[in-house]
Amino acid sequence: MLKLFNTLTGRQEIFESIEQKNVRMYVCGVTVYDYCHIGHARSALVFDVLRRYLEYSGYAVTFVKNFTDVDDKIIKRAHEQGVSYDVVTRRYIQAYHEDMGKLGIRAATEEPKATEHIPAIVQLTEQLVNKGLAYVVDGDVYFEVSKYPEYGRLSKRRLEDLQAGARVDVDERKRHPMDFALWKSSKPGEPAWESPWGLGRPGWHIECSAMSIRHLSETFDIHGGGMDLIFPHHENEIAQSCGATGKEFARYWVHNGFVQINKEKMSKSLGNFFTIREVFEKSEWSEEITGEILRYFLLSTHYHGPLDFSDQALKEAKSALNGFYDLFNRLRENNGSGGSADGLLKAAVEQRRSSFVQAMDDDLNTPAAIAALQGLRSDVNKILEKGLSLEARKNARQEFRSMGNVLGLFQLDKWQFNIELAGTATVTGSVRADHLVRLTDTEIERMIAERNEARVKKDFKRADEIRNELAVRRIIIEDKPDGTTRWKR
RNA sequence: GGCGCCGUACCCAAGUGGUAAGGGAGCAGUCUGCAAAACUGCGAUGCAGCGGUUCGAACCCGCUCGGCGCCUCCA
Repeated sequence: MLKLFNTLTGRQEIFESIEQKNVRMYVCGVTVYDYCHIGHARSALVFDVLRRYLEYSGYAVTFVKNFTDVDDKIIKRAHEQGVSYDVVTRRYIQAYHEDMGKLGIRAATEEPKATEHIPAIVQLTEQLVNKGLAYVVDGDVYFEVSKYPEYGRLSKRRLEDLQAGARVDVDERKRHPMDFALWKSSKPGEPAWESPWGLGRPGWHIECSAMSIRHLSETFDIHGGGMDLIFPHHENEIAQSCGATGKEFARYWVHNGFVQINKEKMSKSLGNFFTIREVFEKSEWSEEITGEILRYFLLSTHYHGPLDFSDQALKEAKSALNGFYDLFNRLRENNGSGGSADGLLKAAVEQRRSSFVQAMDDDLNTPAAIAALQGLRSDVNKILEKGLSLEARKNARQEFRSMGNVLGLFQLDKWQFNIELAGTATVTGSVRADHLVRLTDTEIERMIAERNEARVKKDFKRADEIRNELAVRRIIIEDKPDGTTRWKR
């Protein structure tokens, strides 16, 4: 039974979906004016895992994740680059799919864009004006915060406590400093749509209300996003949506913690961020850090807490993941010991799977879930020594695949899978030393064959030379007892 | 000024009332031409500090110290 921490109530609650077998969830995506950084990756990943776990638990999931494709920053970026705003948004939406794809983040069921929902946005805004919850000034429409008595219930703030205007100038035309724009009149040269209040474009918050209602109906199960969206974005969504429909909006609000650099929030404004593609493309990481490693690292901390990003942490994730792939390789090999320990495997799998499920049920405790998988790895290593049949070895691999799928791990047959997928990315734009130039599998295998010939002749000097050559290119080899050799990058 | 989060071994990180999971790094051993992997063993009498509640607290309460976030666009 899944429990989730619900920001709305401040407590962990048992998750119960509105419909029996279908969960409807909405997650705030990104504003597409730049490449995504690791913080965006974490958020996308947390909800990708939530979705996968709901599916693992037997639900169908209708998952909506939006793109904010019209706003001030996009317009500014378009001006800087001298292109139309939709050139900017199209470019970064594509980049989003590329980057998140490398991380194994599945596309949502629906990925709506604000600009494709203008009529729904206008309609919702009109509804709020007609109900007296919003007012029009000079072609702008504002939501009147004091008309929604429950304003602040998500972020646990009282209107009086919000020292509005302390850090920004208050617009004199607003009735209350916290009133926010539903519709903004446009200046010449800006993207604009027709509306009852003249040419303009939507404010930031209204699109999520309009699109979630459109795609998931007025009340749905889960609404997610980063912690920084709690206020004002999600608070405003609640005010608008509940104000307009008179019904509850989302039932469970789930928010992920930040990625930090040296204990400080990673953000554009602080300038202390790494984009996802930088992690893959730049510096010495490029041959070494795959999407799966980044994914493992991002899941090694509970989603609710902060997560410090560092080179060392990534390397540790790689080492840990390496251990799993070493085992998978061994499972493919027949060590000729028969199936005397097959029965032990079943017991171990059942015990570890139960721990895994228990951890995931506990508010998506991925570190504890990973610990269960590590436990199974240790168990299987020991059992394998005692002797597993071919079928049992296949089953063991399948168990890792099945639980791993919830976390998006262990799906590949070969270590370094993503290098193949990302292929072109690893060589673009970076100067690399000769010794880092990538060897093909065939070249590696030829070198290993030569080394093994040398070993047979007891020419260990030559054998070690070849191993060193490979080592310099980050290829690690392991000699097996039968005289053959396995290798990995 | 308001609201909130965090502080567990060398590093990362679970655990939220019953006597400290897991990983990485390290050390020792088995195995090995060597190496790698795997396996075995070693590692917090203590969970920022100080008080309190309790038969019992890392977990509950209070205070103190330290770090961070939100209140402005932000995943």
